[in-house]
Amino acid sequence: MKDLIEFRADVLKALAQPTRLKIIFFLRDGERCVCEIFPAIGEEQSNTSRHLNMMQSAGVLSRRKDGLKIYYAIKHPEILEVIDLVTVIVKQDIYGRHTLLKAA
Amino acid sequence: MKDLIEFRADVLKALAQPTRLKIIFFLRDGERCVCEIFPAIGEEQSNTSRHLNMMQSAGVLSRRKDGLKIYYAIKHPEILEVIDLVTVIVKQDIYGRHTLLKAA
DNA sequence: CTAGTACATGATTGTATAATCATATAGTAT
DNA sequence: ATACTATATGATTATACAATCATGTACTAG
Repeated sequence: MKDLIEFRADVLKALAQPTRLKIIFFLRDGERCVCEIFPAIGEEQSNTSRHLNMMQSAGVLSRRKDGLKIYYAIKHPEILEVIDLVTVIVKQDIYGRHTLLKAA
Repeated sequence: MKDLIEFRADVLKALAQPTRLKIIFFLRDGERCVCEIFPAIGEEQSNTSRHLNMMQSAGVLSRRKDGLKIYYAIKHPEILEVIDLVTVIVKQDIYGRHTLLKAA
C-alpha cells in the first residue's frame, strides 16, 4: 500500500511535466472537454488523453461525462496555488542568476 | 533555451520523488550536511548526493561548503508551502475516497 | 442498422530516471 | 607524503515515461 509520501510524489509528478502544465494552465478558468484541450495545447488527442487520465488518477483533475464528451477540471484550488508558488520560485531564481551574470 | 514552463516543470520534478521528498522533510528545520542527510533518510551516500545535486540544479536547494562538508538547505520558503499544499490535497483526496468506500 | 464523433487504449520506440558499486576528488590532520 | 573523511562521479542496469500510430469503445443521429 502507498504511503503519504508516495501520494504526495504522485501529485507533484502529475504537475511536473510541460504538456501537463499546459493543460493545467488551459483549465485555469474552468472545465473543458478533451476536444477543446488537445487543440489548445497543440498535442495529439491520444497523448492528451493519456496525460489527462494520469492527472485524474493522481487526484489532480476531476472528470465528468456528458454524452459523448468528457469534461476535465482542476479538482482542488490548491493546485493553482502550487503552480503560482512555483512560478514565484522560478522567477526569483532566474532573476538571481541574471544579476549574478550581470555582476560577472 | 528553456522557457518558463520547463523551468516550472524542473522545480516540480525536483520535488516529485519519494527520496527527494524525504530530503526536503529532513531539511525543514535548517541546513544539514550530506553526512547527516543520507543516514537520516536511509539511502546510500552516492544516491543521496545525486538527488541533492539535482535539487540544487533545479533551484530548490542551496549549497554551502565548509571545509570537507557540504551543507544543503531549502532555498525558498515557498518550497515548504508547496509541500504543505500538496499534503492538503492528498489528505482531502484520501478522505474523499474513504467516504466513497464507506458509502458503497 | 449505419455512419460519424469523442475519447481511450494496445503496441512500439526512444529517452530519462533511480539505484548501485566502484572509484575519483578535495579537504584535513599527522 | 600518508592516511582519513566527506562528497561527487563514471559505468551499468532495471524501470518508468512520453510520444506516435493504429485500433477499439461508447455514445448520438439518421
